[in-house]
Amino acid sequence: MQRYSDILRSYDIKPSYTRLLIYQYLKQEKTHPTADEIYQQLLNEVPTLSKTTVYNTLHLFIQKHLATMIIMDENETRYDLISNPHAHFKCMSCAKIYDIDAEAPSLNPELFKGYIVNDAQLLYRGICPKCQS
Amino acid sequence: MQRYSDILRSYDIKPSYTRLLIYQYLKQEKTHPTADEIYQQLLNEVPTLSKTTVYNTLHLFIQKHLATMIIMDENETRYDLISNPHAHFKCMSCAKIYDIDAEAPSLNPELFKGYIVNDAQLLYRGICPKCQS
DNA sequence: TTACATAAATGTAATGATTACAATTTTGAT
DNA sequence: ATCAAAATTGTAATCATTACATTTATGTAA
Repeated sequence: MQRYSDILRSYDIKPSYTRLLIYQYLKQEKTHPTADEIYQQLLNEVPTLSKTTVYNTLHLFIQKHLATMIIMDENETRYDLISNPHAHFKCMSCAKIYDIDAEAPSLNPELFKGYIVNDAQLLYRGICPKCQS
Repeated sequence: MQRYSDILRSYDIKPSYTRLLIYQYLKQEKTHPTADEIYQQLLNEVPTLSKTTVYNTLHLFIQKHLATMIIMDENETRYDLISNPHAHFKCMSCAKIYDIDAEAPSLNPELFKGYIVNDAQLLYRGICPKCQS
């Protein structure tokens, strides 16, 4: 847990108990949870937790470039810690989001002449192996 | 307009007046409008237009593979006619979405072993040239 | 033309994720 | 122990989208 505190501090985020929990949850969960899923889970450990706090914390993480939003479908905003660049694959059958080890291409600079690019996302949709049986 | 009717029919969509208007608007507008923007615009021509009809029509277009959703930010679902594959760039200052003439890469098939890929989107965020002055 | 079945369009109310905001609690420095 | 700033909480509001029941338009057969 000491380690997580240091990570948060290195992103200029004061490591409160709630923030550590949310960070930890994002770190260990590979499912790219929604705000509500995070809230429901942590409610077990912190019965006084407020959903507003979850949103506040996620927005803080994003503002400090520790996390990012993945928006693949309407009313399904998901959150992901920023790590190695990777693509996302959403299964349209089971709704799970899988990480794919690939990176959005740095396009021909000619195409982006004059643009400042801050963020790139590569999204795929289809059917995952598990749902094909 | 005859031409547009034929296009709709070729996608197995009966070309009603409203559907033609919405198709025409998507065709001529390069801004990837939201459902509400479409509704507000067409209200001038069809004062009895219902927002539900706009949603119904857009969903029909998507189901028939004539249009696609672009979901770049929360509560900002936008619609685009399916045409040549291209990437989207969203300016975080003026919120406009620009088309970029690039295509999501067909990744190493090894990475997608077992997955069925139906759709790919390539999204960029940043600041557009106009907003840099 | 009329009757009638089907498809299209409409209007209202409900849903549900997110945010605004004011109040309360916690934290940390003095 | 005091007190200001930061963090958290709870409630109510917002707003895009959808559900659903009703109305209107369309097209075909008699």
